[in-house]
Amino acid sequence: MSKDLKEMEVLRQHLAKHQLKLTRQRELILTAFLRQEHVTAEVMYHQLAKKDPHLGLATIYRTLNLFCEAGIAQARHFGSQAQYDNISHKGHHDHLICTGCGTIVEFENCEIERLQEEVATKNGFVIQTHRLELYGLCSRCRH
Amino acid sequence: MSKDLKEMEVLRQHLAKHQLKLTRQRELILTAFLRQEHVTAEVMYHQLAKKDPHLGLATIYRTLNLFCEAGIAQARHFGSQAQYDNISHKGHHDHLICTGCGTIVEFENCEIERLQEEVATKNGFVIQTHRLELYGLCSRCRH
DNA sequence: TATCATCTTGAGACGGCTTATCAATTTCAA
DNA sequence: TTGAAATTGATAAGCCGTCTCAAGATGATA
Ligand SMILES: [Mn+2]
Ligand SMILES: [Mn+2]
Ligand SMILES: [Zn+2]
Ligand SMILES: [Zn+2]
Repeated sequence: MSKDLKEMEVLRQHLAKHQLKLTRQRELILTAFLRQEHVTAEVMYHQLAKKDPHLGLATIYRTLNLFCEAGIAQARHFGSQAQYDNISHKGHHDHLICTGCGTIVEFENCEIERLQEEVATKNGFVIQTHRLELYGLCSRCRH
Repeated sequence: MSKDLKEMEVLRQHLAKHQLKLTRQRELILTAFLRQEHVTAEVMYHQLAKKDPHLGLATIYRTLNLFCEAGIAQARHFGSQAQYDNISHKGHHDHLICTGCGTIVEFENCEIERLQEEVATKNGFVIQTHRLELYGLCSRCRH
């Protein structure tokens, strides 16, 4: 998969720039991470237990945070657990969350993004990041 | 202050409807809460320690959550601690947060709100609440 | 106004999530 | 190959918010 190789290269560059090392665990976690849209550290922990039963939860957290710094992942705090989004494949996006069943729908809306910039400019701000989450009931849960 | 009285009335109605009681603590916390745009439970705890050194932190949390149910406050989760916004005076609003100095600017943008509804409808959702936070640098912090 | 079922409070225990600690291990530049 | 530096895994610690429960307050009722 050439995409995985691309991300691996991004990681490699980030590691080199910060005197960090490429470890077996980091490779393993990256590969698994790139297969999903968004995960929690806990979920990855259980997924990866099959491939490496000794991989520690702390390492998962550390590595996902590293991915955020490298620009491969983006952390969000839904409810109680942090969700790590794969932004390298899909780019920036926001979320609709069903409060009934927990379903998460990703969306992108350029017009909203543009208006956000407008609001920021009007207030003298330059936006670095933003978070937009819409909570509600999906069609199935409205019955 | 007629405004405080108005909110007190909203609270009174909510309490009546749910078989809850109006206590000295709830009055005290409401009065203090209405003087600010947004606070954390911990901050209120310290502010109110002067007026009532025995007021418990759990009571502050319980009461702020009660205000949310009554429609007087709105909770958000900035960073690690929950912020409780006074929405009774200002109505619904979103936030611009300076990552440099921590300044919070409140704003309202009907067009964005409308587009949010549009996105939700397109995906079969009915929105209950939403959260929009723009993080960036204010003009002062850009130097 | 007195009664008393019900609600509320305060103090601290508890729990979930994430980070810190640290000795043992691994990486990688030299 | 060597060794300084980074990383790991196990687990302790920390933080925030809720839960627990006995003591106290409230307010509908008589
Ligand atoms: Mn967005
Ligand atoms: Mn809004
Ligand atoms: Zn649903
Ligand atoms: Zn600033």
